[in-house]
Amino acid sequence: MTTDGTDRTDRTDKLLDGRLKLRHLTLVTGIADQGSVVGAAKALHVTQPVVTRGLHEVEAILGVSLFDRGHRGVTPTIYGESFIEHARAVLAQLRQAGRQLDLLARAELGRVRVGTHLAGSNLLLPRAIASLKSEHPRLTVIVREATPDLLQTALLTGDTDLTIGRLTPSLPQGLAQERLYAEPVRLVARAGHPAHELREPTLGQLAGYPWIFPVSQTELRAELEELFVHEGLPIPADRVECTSILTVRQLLLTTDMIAALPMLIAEDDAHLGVIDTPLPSIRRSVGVTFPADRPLSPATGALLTHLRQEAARLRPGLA
Amino acid sequence: MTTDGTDRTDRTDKLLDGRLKLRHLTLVTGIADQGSVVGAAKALHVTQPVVTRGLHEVEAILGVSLFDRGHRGVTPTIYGESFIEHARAVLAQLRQAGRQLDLLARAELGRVRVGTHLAGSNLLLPRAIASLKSEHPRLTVIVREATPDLLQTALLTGDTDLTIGRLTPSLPQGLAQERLYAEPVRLVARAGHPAHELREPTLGQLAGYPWIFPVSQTELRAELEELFVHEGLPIPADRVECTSILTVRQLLLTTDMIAALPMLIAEDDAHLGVIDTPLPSIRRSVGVTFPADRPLSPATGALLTHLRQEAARLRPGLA
DNA sequence: GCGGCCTATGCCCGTACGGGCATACCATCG
DNA sequence: CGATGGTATGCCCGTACGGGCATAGGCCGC
Repeated sequence: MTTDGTDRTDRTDKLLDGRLKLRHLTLVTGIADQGSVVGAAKALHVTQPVVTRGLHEVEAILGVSLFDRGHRGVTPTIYGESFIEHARAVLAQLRQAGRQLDLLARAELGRVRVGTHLAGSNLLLPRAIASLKSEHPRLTVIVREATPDLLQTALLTGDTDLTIGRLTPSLPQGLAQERLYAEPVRLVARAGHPAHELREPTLGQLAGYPWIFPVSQTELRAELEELFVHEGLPIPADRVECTSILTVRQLLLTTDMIAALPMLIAEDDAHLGVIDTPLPSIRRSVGVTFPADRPLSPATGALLTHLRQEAARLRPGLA
Repeated sequence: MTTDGTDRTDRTDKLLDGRLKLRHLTLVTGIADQGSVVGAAKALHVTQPVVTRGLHEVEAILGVSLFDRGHRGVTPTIYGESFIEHARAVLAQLRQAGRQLDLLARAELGRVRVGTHLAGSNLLLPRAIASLKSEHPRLTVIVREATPDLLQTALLTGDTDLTIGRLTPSLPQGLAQERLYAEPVRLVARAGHPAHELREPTLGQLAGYPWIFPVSQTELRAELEELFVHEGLPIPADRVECTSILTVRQLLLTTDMIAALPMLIAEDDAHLGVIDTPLPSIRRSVGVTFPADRPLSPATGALLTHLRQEAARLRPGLA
């Protein structure tokens, strides 16, 4: 359609040159439905001459007559039959478009892309997704796992609608966050690990074991280091740095390693045990982050609602 | 849609309440194609504010925003994506409607319903159909066989577009006919029939054989009777009255019966022989009959053209 | 910091669009 | 023959539609 209009403007183009109106389509289908001009006029709540004139307009635009006039109403010509069919299809398509928009606006259709890293992905997100899908089955949920910084840029570029995870104190311009709950961080080791025998062991008592540390970009890493520094201890030399939760878990299960994990992940695994060391200084504020300028899409809003609900049900357990 | 508008007029109805124009659809698709308002304005040969305003109108009508405005053009929202898709479909459907009408008008699409009885259906009609279909392959030809009076009423009610056959001198109001050729009627008997031995036998010489007569509604029956009366002969008592050409043929082949048939049918059958009796008084004017008031549909006109051509090529053989 | 490239706003204008009313015309039917 | 039920015509009217011009305003990138 970028060709300038030097080609002969035949009937095909006439349809879209602005003369044909949607009104004409409803007129034609109305006449076809009612079988007469007066009938169509009644059905469309206008007077009969309006319908007659409108019909004449369409026929002039198309260059063919659409109905044969009889004394007992009108009957479609072959052109009429063809055009009526298309007109019906067009109107149906438009109605469909309207319905679709309604569904989208009511979050009964559409998609929400949620990013997650670690916190929240174990219990909160699956529960929220399950309850969301039970309410809006036709809604598509796309979960993307990545490091928090990647997720932030994805939020800014619009590749992701919402992220859930550890809230960072410094938030880039254009993003907003909402706190859902504060989840303590606990030290974890395999069931049967010797550390479980101790009552409120200090970091010093545990420093001799091998450790799993978060990679250095994360907040938790910094806080953990600070904790060691505060106790006057060096960072354990015998350590692994790892982000993959599956790897972390296997390492914990098969070795005597100790790791710091969000409590909801630590407690949920029967093969792991939470060490009795209190870490009151580390509470991960878990929540959602989303673009601040635009309003959320309905689907995103729906997911957010369910995240809030599930977070509220989760909060009592996080004493 | 016959329900009066007491139900809540939600977005679905807004699309068809007259506010949304086709123009809006072209605007939206144009913006989507070009990726920017200025681009769409250029492509549509209008100024940029027009496009901006139009876009705002659609968004107001639909109640959602269709594009996110950026500094580098615009990008569709989820609503935009959905609506653009439907808008494209609608416009494509309209273009398709235009193309279809063009095809119909140029008789490259459509159907012609032709009625036939006996004369013309043996050679003229099949040849005309073959040549018509070779020129317009997508054209549907519907052949209906019935007695002439039924065909006439079918023409008048519009159930048939055209009939080919014996022209009747008395034509009902509203029908017109066109003569294509004059086809002699000949007496026919099986090959090897004793009558073939005679040179220009008179009716009297043949009256002793059994005869096949047309049924009494037909013109040919009347003419045949008149012929016998003119020669002072009674109508043969040993006779069958039959309209089915297949039955007639079998009767002729398996008995010594004599029948009067249009020459083009009689001569075309190797197992039948034309008796040497001249019947100059009976020449069947063969032609087409069609409704007089309305113009013929393009497909009908096309068939008529080919009927004329084939008739012209047939005429030399009818000395 | 300035110019380019977007979109958005405000204002103006002519026309045709969408619709009503009255009436003519034409066929059928009782 | 008139009544009825169709369609077609002519005329009138208000408004909103479709578009142009000028300009404002935000965000790059150089």
